Amino acid sequence: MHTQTPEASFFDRVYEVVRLVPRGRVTTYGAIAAYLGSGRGARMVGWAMNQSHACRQYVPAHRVVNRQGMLTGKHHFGGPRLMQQLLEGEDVRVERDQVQDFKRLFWDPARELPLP
DNA sequence: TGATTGACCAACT
DNA sequence: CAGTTGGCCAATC
Repeated sequence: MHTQTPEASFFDRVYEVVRLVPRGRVTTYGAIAAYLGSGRGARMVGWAMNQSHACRQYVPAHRVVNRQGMLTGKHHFGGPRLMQQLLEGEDVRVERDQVQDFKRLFWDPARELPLP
């Protein structure tokens, strides 16, 4: 574990951070981008999640939402309902594609993790 | 190898 | 206050 080779791509770092999101908590694309480096665009994090299926390990992509706590990526799961069901399975309430109590459940890697 | 795309975000009109 | 635009940067066409 932590076999972070210097050749690790930006995507691999995104996956590693997402894996660290605790069960029942959520984070955002922008927060991950900011944690990895202020220059990286949040869109890249979204694109990384799109390719997350290529990652050998499990990536809880359903715990990543946009800045408003909205399930913008739900369409990229098995079905438009799967992302919400996965979150509700972790006691995260979702209504109209929005995470309820988002501010309270928000997990900021820059605040919860040591500096990279 | 240039142009396009994208599960975003902030600023601007 | 809602809709549009530009920027971020790697991957894909």
